[in-house]
Amino acid sequence: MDFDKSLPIYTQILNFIKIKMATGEIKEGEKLPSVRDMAAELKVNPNTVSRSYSELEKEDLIFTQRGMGTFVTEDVEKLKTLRMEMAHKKIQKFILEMYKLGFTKEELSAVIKDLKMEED
Amino acid sequence: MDFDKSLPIYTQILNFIKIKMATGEIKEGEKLPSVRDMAAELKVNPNTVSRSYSELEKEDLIFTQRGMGTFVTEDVEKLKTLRMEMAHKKIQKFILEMYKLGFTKEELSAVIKDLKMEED
DNA sequence: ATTAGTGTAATATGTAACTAGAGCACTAAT
DNA sequence: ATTAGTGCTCTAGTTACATATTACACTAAT
Repeated sequence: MDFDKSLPIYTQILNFIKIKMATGEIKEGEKLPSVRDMAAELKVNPNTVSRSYSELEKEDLIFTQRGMGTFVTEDVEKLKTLRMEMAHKKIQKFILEMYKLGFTKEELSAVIKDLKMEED
Repeated sequence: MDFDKSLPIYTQILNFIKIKMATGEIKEGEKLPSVRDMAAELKVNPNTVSRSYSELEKEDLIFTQRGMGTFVTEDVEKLKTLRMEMAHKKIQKFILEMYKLGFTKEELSAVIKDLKMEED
Protein backbone atom coordinates (compact mmCIF):
# COMPACT_ATOMS: atom_id res chain seq x y z
CA MET A 1 0.00 0.00 0.00
CA ASP A 2 1.39 3.35 -1.00
CA PHE A 3 0.32 6.53 0.67
CA ASP A 4 -0.26 9.83 -1.00
CA LYS A 5 0.72 12.91 0.89
CA SER A 6 -2.47 14.83 0.24
CA LEU A 7 -4.37 12.91 2.91
CA PRO A 8 -3.39 11.79 6.42
CA ILE A 9 -2.14 8.22 6.47
CA TYR A 10 -4.73 7.16 9.01
CA THR A 11 -7.46 8.38 6.67
CA GLN A 12 -6.09 6.42 3.77
CA ILE A 13 -5.89 3.26 5.83
CA LEU A 14 -9.41 3.83 7.09
CA ASN A 15 -10.78 4.27 3.56
CA PHE A 16 -8.92 1.25 2.36
CA ILE A 17 -10.56 -0.93 5.00
CA LYS A 18 -13.94 0.67 4.42
CA ILE A 19 -13.90 -0.19 0.74
CA LYS A 20 -13.02 -3.77 1.56
CA MET A 21 -15.97 -3.96 3.91
CA ALA A 22 -18.27 -2.32 1.41
CA THR A 23 -17.39 -4.75 -1.34
CA GLY A 24 -17.51 -7.78 0.90
CA GLU A 25 -13.84 -8.55 0.63
CA ILE A 26 -13.91 -8.45 4.41
CA LYS A 27 -16.98 -10.05 5.94
CA GLU A 28 -19.08 -9.58 9.04
CA GLY A 29 -17.43 -10.71 12.26
CA GLU A 30 -14.09 -11.15 10.58
CA LYS A 31 -11.03 -10.35 12.64
CA LEU A 32 -8.84 -7.53 11.45
CA PRO A 33 -5.06 -7.70 11.82
CA SER A 34 -3.81 -6.49 15.20
CA VAL A 35 -2.71 -2.88 15.26
CA ARG A 36 0.86 -4.05 15.67
CA ASP A 37 0.71 -6.49 12.78
CA MET A 38 -0.97 -4.07 10.45
CA ALA A 39 1.45 -1.33 11.44
CA ALA A 40 4.37 -3.60 10.67
CA GLU A 41 2.91 -4.61 7.33
CA LEU A 42 2.22 -1.03 6.30
CA LYS A 43 5.46 0.22 7.81
CA VAL A 44 3.65 2.69 9.94
CA ASN A 45 3.43 3.47 13.63
CA PRO A 46 0.94 1.34 15.60
CA ASN A 47 -0.68 4.52 16.87
CA THR A 48 -1.56 5.43 13.31
CA VAL A 49 -3.39 2.17 12.71
CA SER A 50 -5.05 2.54 16.06
CA ARG A 51 -6.33 5.91 14.95
CA SER A 52 -7.80 4.37 11.82
CA TYR A 53 -9.52 1.67 13.84
CA SER A 54 -10.88 4.24 16.27
CA GLU A 55 -12.50 6.22 13.49
CA LEU A 56 -14.12 3.12 12.06
CA GLU A 57 -15.36 2.18 15.51
CA LYS A 58 -16.97 5.60 15.85
CA GLU A 59 -19.06 4.69 12.83
CA ASP A 60 -19.91 1.31 14.35
CA LEU A 61 -18.34 -0.46 11.44
CA ILE A 62 -15.93 -2.38 13.62
CA PHE A 63 -15.69 -3.15 17.31
CA THR A 64 -12.88 -4.12 19.60
CA GLN A 65 -12.57 -6.55 22.42
CA ARG A 66 -9.74 -5.71 24.71
CA GLY A 67 -7.23 -8.48 24.75
CA MET A 68 -8.94 -10.21 21.83
CA GLY A 69 -8.61 -7.98 18.82
CA THR A 70 -10.63 -5.88 16.44
CA PHE A 71 -13.52 -7.25 14.44
CA VAL A 72 -15.85 -6.21 11.67
CA THR A 73 -19.38 -5.56 12.87
CA GLU A 74 -21.82 -8.45 12.97
CA ASP A 75 -24.53 -6.16 11.68
CA VAL A 76 -25.02 -7.50 8.17
CA GLU A 77 -27.47 -4.77 7.29
CA LYS A 78 -24.89 -2.14 8.12
CA LEU A 79 -22.46 -3.74 5.72
CA LYS A 80 -25.08 -4.20 3.06
CA THR A 81 -26.01 -0.54 3.02
CA LEU A 82 -22.43 0.67 3.36
CA ARG A 83 -21.61 0.30 -0.31
CA MET A 84 -24.66 2.21 -1.44
CA GLU A 85 -24.14 4.94 1.12
CA MET A 86 -20.56 5.46 0.08
CA ALA A 87 -21.59 5.44 -3.55
CA HIS A 88 -24.38 7.89 -2.92
CA LYS A 89 -22.08 10.34 -1.23
CA LYS A 90 -19.56 10.20 -4.02
CA ILE A 91 -22.24 10.55 -6.66
CA GLN A 92 -23.80 13.57 -5.01
CA LYS A 93 -20.47 15.26 -4.61
CA PHE A 94 -19.60 14.53 -8.20
CA ILE A 95 -22.88 15.78 -9.56
CA LEU A 96 -22.63 18.98 -7.55
CA GLU A 97 -19.10 19.71 -8.69
CA MET A 98 -19.97 19.03 -12.30
CA TYR A 99 -23.09 21.12 -12.00
CA LYS A 100 -20.93 24.03 -10.94
CA LEU A 101 -18.96 23.49 -14.13
CA GLY A 102 -22.18 23.70 -16.10
CA PHE A 103 -22.85 20.06 -16.86
CA THR A 104 -26.34 18.59 -16.72
CA LYS A 105 -26.93 15.05 -15.51
CA GLU A 106 -27.91 13.99 -19.00
CA GLU A 107 -24.60 15.18 -20.37
CA LEU A 108 -22.77 13.44 -17.56
CA SER A 109 -24.63 10.23 -18.11
CA ALA A 110 -23.63 10.24 -21.76
CA VAL A 111 -20.02 11.23 -21.14
CA ILE A 112 -19.48 8.51 -18.60
CA LYS A 113 -20.98 5.81 -20.76
CA ASP A 114 -18.49 6.63 -23.50
CA LEU A 115 -15.43 6.47 -21.26
CA LYS A 116 -13.20 3.48 -20.70
CA MET A 117 -12.65 2.52 -17.08
CA GLU A 118 -8.89 2.26 -17.51
CA GLU A 119 -8.44 5.54 -19.29
CA ASP A 120 -6.67 8.48 -17.71
CA MET B 1 -18.43 32.26 0.98
CA ASP B 2 -18.23 29.68 3.69
CA PHE B 3 -15.19 27.53 4.21
CA ASP B 4 -15.14 23.93 5.16
CA LYS B 5 -12.41 22.80 7.47
CA SER B 6 -11.45 19.72 5.49
CA LEU B 7 -9.50 21.78 2.96
CA PRO B 8 -7.10 24.70 3.38
CA ILE B 9 -8.81 28.02 2.90
CA TYR B 10 -6.41 29.03 0.17
CA THR B 11 -7.38 25.91 -1.77
CA GLN B 12 -11.07 26.65 -1.50
CA ILE B 13 -10.56 30.21 -2.70
CA LEU B 14 -8.41 28.99 -5.52
CA ASN B 15 -11.02 26.48 -6.67
CA PHE B 16 -13.74 29.06 -6.42
CA ILE B 17 -11.88 31.37 -8.76
CA LYS B 18 -10.94 28.54 -11.06
CA ILE B 19 -14.56 27.55 -11.53
CA LYS B 20 -15.47 31.11 -12.35
CA MET B 21 -12.79 31.22 -14.99
CA ALA B 22 -13.79 27.85 -16.36
CA THR B 23 -17.40 28.85 -16.76
CA GLY B 24 -16.60 32.24 -18.20
CA GLU B 25 -18.00 34.18 -15.28
CA ILE B 26 -14.58 35.82 -15.16
CA LYS B 27 -13.13 36.61 -18.55
CA GLU B 28 -9.66 36.91 -20.11
CA GLY B 29 -7.67 39.94 -19.03
CA GLU B 30 -10.15 40.79 -16.31
CA LYS B 31 -8.76 42.28 -13.13
CA LEU B 32 -9.23 40.30 -9.96
CA PRO B 33 -9.90 42.03 -6.64
CA SER B 34 -6.72 43.07 -4.83
CA VAL B 35 -5.50 40.66 -2.20
CA ARG B 36 -6.55 43.12 0.48
CA ASP B 37 -10.02 43.65 -0.92
CA MET B 38 -10.67 40.01 -1.44
CA ALA B 39 -9.26 39.19 1.98
CA ALA B 40 -11.57 41.75 3.57
CA GLU B 41 -14.57 40.43 1.70
CA LEU B 42 -13.83 36.82 2.63
CA LYS B 43 -12.75 37.79 6.14
CA VAL B 44 -9.42 36.13 5.72
CA ASN B 45 -5.79 37.16 5.94
CA PRO B 46 -4.38 38.84 2.82
CA ASN B 47 -1.60 36.27 2.75
CA THR B 48 -4.14 33.53 2.35
CA VAL B 49 -5.58 35.17 -0.76
CA SER B 50 -2.06 35.82 -1.96
CA ARG B 51 -1.35 32.14 -1.63
CA SER B 52 -4.39 31.34 -3.74
CA TYR B 53 -3.27 33.78 -6.40
CA SER B 54 0.24 32.35 -6.37
CA GLU B 55 -1.04 28.87 -7.03
CA LEU B 56 -3.16 30.07 -9.92
CA GLU B 57 -0.18 31.94 -11.30
CA LYS B 58 1.87 28.75 -11.22
CA GLU B 59 -0.70 27.29 -13.59
CA ASP B 60 -0.47 30.38 -15.81
CA LEU B 61 -4.13 31.04 -15.29
CA ILE B 62 -3.54 34.50 -13.90
CA PHE B 63 -0.63 36.92 -13.82
CA THR B 64 0.32 39.79 -11.57
CA GLN B 65 1.84 43.18 -12.15
CA ARG B 66 3.43 44.56 -9.04
CA GLY B 67 1.74 47.74 -8.01
CA MET B 68 -1.00 47.22 -10.58
CA GLY B 69 -2.93 44.18 -9.55
CA THR B 70 -3.72 40.62 -10.56
CA PHE B 71 -5.33 39.68 -13.87
CA VAL B 72 -6.79 36.69 -15.61
CA THR B 73 -4.62 35.35 -18.42
CA GLU B 74 -5.11 36.78 -21.92
CA ASP B 75 -4.72 33.30 -23.36
CA VAL B 76 -8.24 32.52 -24.50
CA GLU B 77 -7.38 28.98 -25.49
CA LYS B 78 -6.19 28.27 -21.96
CA LEU B 79 -9.54 29.37 -20.60
CA LYS B 80 -11.46 27.48 -23.24
CA THR B 81 -9.84 24.18 -22.39
CA LEU B 82 -9.90 24.75 -18.64
CA ARG B 83 -13.47 23.64 -18.16
CA MET B 84 -13.00 20.39 -20.02
CA GLU B 85 -9.74 19.65 -18.26
CA MET B 86 -11.29 20.18 -14.87
CA ALA B 87 -14.25 18.06 -15.84
CA HIS B 88 -12.07 15.31 -17.17
CA LYS B 89 -10.08 15.11 -13.97
CA LYS B 90 -13.18 14.94 -11.83
CA ILE B 91 -14.75 12.32 -14.04
CA GLN B 92 -11.69 10.11 -14.00
CA LYS B 93 -11.39 10.34 -10.26
CA PHE B 94 -15.07 9.59 -9.85
CA ILE B 95 -15.01 6.60 -12.18
CA LEU B 96 -11.99 5.16 -10.43
CA GLU B 97 -13.50 5.49 -6.99
CA MET B 98 -16.76 3.99 -8.09
CA TYR B 99 -14.93 1.21 -9.86
CA LYS B 100 -13.32 0.31 -6.58
CA LEU B 101 -16.81 0.05 -5.13
CA GLY B 102 -17.72 -2.35 -7.88
CA PHE B 103 -19.74 -0.15 -10.19
CA THR B 104 -19.46 -0.39 -13.96
CA LYS B 105 -19.71 2.70 -16.14
CA GLU B 106 -23.01 1.48 -17.53
CA GLU B 107 -24.46 1.30 -14.03
CA LEU B 108 -23.11 4.73 -13.21
CA SER B 109 -24.52 6.22 -16.35
CA ALA B 110 -27.95 4.90 -15.49
CA VAL B 111 -27.80 5.89 -11.85
CA ILE B 112 -26.81 9.45 -12.63
CA LYS B 113 -29.48 9.92 -15.22
CA ASP B 114 -32.10 9.02 -12.66
CA LEU B 115 -30.90 11.46 -10.01
CA LYS B 116 -32.12 14.94 -9.40
CA MET B 117 -29.46 17.64 -9.35
CA GLU B 118 -30.78 19.17 -6.17
CA GLU B 119 -31.10 15.93 -4.23
CA ASP B 120 -28.89 15.11 -1.29
C1' DA C 1 0.79 -17.98 38.02
C1' DT C 2 2.91 -17.10 33.86
C1' DT C 3 3.16 -15.82 29.22
C1' DA C 4 2.06 -14.02 24.81
C1' DG C 5 -1.01 -11.48 22.32
C1' DT C 6 -4.47 -8.07 22.27
C1' DG C 7 -6.23 -2.84 22.41
C1' DT C 8 -5.42 1.63 24.86
C1' DA C 9 -3.33 5.61 26.96
C1' DA C 10 0.15 9.03 27.95
C1' DT C 11 4.06 11.65 26.92
C1' DA C 12 7.53 13.64 24.19
C1' DT C 13 9.50 14.92 19.73
C1' DG C 14 9.88 16.42 15.03
C1' DT C 15 7.91 18.17 10.98
C1' DA C 16 5.00 20.43 7.82
C1' DA C 17 1.03 23.17 6.58
C1' DC C 18 -1.63 27.00 7.45
C1' DT C 19 -2.71 31.48 8.97
C1' DA C 20 -1.58 35.90 10.66
C1' DG C 21 0.78 40.49 11.33
C1' DA C 22 3.94 43.89 10.05
C1' DG C 23 6.62 45.90 6.97
C1' DC C 24 8.92 46.32 2.28
C1' DA C 25 8.83 47.30 -2.86
C1' DC C 26 6.71 48.71 -6.77
C1' DT C 27 3.29 51.63 -9.81
C1' DA C 28 0.35 55.26 -11.11
C1' DA C 29 -1.57 59.53 -10.31
C1' DT C 30 -1.34 63.97 -8.34
C1' DA D 1 7.89 64.43 -3.83
C1' DT D 2 3.90 62.54 -2.03
C1' DT D 3 0.20 59.50 -1.63
C1' DA D 4 -2.65 55.54 -2.19
C1' DG D 5 -3.05 51.20 -3.91
C1' DT D 6 -0.86 47.24 -5.39
C1' DG D 7 1.81 42.54 -4.67
C1' DC D 8 5.57 40.41 -1.90
C1' DT D 9 8.57 38.92 1.97
C1' DC D 10 9.78 37.75 6.58
C1' DT D 11 8.84 36.04 10.85
C1' DA D 12 6.15 33.89 14.18
C1' DG D 13 2.45 31.15 16.27
C1' DT D 14 -0.80 27.39 16.03
C1' DT D 15 -2.32 23.13 14.77
C1' DA D 16 -2.39 18.52 12.80
C1' DC D 17 0.08 14.52 11.84
C1' DA D 18 3.21 10.87 12.45
C1' DT D 19 6.50 8.80 15.17
C1' DA D 20 8.80 6.71 19.26
C1' DT D 21 8.55 4.92 23.62
C1' DT D 22 6.60 3.21 27.66
C1' DA D 23 3.24 1.50 30.40
C1' DC D 24 -1.31 -0.28 31.39
C1' DA D 25 -5.50 -3.54 31.06
C1' DC D 26 -7.53 -7.35 29.44
C1' DT D 27 -7.86 -12.36 27.38
C1' DA D 28 -6.63 -16.92 26.27
C1' DA D 29 -3.60 -20.61 26.59
C1' DT D 30 -0.12 -22.97 29.07
